[in-house]
Amino acid sequence: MTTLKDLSRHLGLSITQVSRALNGYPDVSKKTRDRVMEAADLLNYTPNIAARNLVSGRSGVVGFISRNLPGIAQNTIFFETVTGLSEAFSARDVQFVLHLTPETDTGDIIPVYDRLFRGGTLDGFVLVDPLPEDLRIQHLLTHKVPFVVHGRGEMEPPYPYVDVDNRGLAYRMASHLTALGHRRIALISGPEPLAFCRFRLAGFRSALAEAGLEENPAHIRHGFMTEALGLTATIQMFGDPARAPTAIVCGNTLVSKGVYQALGSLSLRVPEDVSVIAHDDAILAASPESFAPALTVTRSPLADSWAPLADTLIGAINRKPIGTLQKIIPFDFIERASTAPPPA
Amino acid sequence: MTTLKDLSRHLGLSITQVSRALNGYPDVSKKTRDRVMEAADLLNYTPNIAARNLVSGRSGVVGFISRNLPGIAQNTIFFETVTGLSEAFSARDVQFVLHLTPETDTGDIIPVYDRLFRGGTLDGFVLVDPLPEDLRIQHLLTHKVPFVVHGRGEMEPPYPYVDVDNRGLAYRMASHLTALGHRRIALISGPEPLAFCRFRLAGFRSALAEAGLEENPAHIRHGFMTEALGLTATIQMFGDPARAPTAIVCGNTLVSKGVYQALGSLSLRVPEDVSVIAHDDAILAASPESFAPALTVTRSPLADSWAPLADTLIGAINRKPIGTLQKIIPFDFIERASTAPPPA
DNA sequence: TCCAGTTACCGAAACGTTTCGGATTGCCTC
DNA sequence: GAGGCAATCCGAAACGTTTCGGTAACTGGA
Repeated sequence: MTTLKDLSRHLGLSITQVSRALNGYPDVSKKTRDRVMEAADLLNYTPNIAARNLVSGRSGVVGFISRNLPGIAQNTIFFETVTGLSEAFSARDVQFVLHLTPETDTGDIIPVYDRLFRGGTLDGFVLVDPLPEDLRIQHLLTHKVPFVVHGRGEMEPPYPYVDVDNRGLAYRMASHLTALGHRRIALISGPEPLAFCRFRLAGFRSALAEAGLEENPAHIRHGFMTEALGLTATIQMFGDPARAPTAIVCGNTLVSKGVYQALGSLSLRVPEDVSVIAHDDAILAASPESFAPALTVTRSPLADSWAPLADTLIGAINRKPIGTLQKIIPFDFIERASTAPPPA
Repeated sequence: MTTLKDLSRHLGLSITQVSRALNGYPDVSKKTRDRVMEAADLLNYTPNIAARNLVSGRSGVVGFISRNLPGIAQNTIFFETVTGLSEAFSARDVQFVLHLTPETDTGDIIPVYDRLFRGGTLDGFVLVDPLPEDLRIQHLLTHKVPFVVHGRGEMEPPYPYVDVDNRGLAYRMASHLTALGHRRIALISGPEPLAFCRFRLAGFRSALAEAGLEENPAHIRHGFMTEALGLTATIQMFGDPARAPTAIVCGNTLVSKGVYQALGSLSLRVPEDVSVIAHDDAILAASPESFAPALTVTRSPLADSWAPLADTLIGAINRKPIGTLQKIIPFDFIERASTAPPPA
């Protein structure tokens, strides 16, 4: 391994000047800089990361901590997140480590963050699926450990995050339906305690309120956003046809796939009898164009989050002001064939 | 952060002695050691990893490099590998980074290994899916970069590996069938160029040869081991019933699922008309007990590889002799209801 | 001629650990 | 009481980088 010392000897310069030349400081002449660059190339110089880390107090490694739950390898969104972040950090010359604790380890997960941050093993963390009152977040915040959250635990959180406008997209979907004249609109969303579901519910409600509509609790369903949820929720809502919704807002396209199935089995047509609309995060196998009729959606690819998440965490590690570390990913509204005015 | 210097001041000892006490060297008295431990605990001491890395010349980080191919997040085996290795290395206090280069990056992947090893970013690598003549392996070998391979490119490779006995398990499956009296035995295996397929083919062949059987090229099929492969290969083999096999060896349980489907549609019974046997790596959704009739298998869970892989790579990094760095995972033979003597 | 300002450079300290080589003490043996 | 040995301990160097606080040479203006 060639070191700065080797280079400086070879060039007849001080170590200081070689270092400064390589790092682009202004007080080194063009001629010297060129000579240094050339020699570095010739001698195949690569800076020693450990030495750099020692003086900078950083490790250049960030982490994603999770418990290794059974079936984790089947969780597409989790894996999509891991691969997306891996690529984003790799491109930024930051090492991204996936730290999985055994599923049998029932202990608290917070000490894991501590252990890995202390001693400088890891510089910061990416968190996902925040809860409204998240202990991990509170702990990291009070200990001034850099982190970024995918999503938000509250509307205006005091920490770095990258999130989609969940409130806005739910509002957009619901108000599209109210504008078409629907007055009985259902919502099939994700697990109730998760913060993003609360935001979506709030957006949904405000669209209803603006249209002067009453909210029907039987038309609001929460659960894991699978095909099965869409199917069973729909069947149940249409148990009493007189009170059934004329439009359904779905948390993702997988849910709407179940909804289509249920409506098909009830001999109800989309959109003549029931309008269906969903949010499309462009992750799941169920692509909205493949639906018949094609699905009207708000669209915001999850994959758009990885690069901002990496940039934000790097910013947090460099103690950039919080104002620059909060980002909302925009969404599109794409009207296709699954929404229409309600039946007369 | 408390450092060794803080501790030594606090205890009235030299830095040397504190370090040696903490690291369990013999030339420190029991009394001193206890005092040091206690103080370390009290002052919440954590060794600075960067400093340790600088003197040891190691980074404590290992890597897994792959291209971010489209659909990678749907590749269950890949993800199972990543999560398995993450947990295994986490448990050993080694950071495991998944380094994904963009799919658009068409360049050679070998420089990525170089870049990450040089300068000490990464200490070593895990490789999977070796080819018989693998350029990555040859390159790492000549540059003395520590690595471990999941699988083998050749029968007795000069590098560290963890592998299942592919030759042996194929031999076991085929000889089970010859012992039952089968004389027309088919093999539906994985992609031809991959080394493990060649080993399996060799094992299959030697069982046939021992039984004095001729090999029928039409009864040997290679391809991606999916349900579809099993289905189409079976349908084709039974195109001419007179020359059709009486038993089928499947590369994994997913393939045998396709085989069952094909046989069902041809109104052939398992095992009365055709015996089916497979290798079960305990990864895929298709569990052999769920088959009707239950599937006879050789079994060797992929998940048994993660811990040995981690140990082997750590051994390679510590320059342990090669003899201790080559491990073959055993397999079980489990006879269930899908194999029987051929029809009379 | 002197001074101020700019440009280009350098020595030495610092980061926190490990480890080499040696020093000190006490005890036992002859 | 000299010599040897084991048990404890320590100073200082080393790992390779960044960076602070300079210095020296040159320029242009008064």
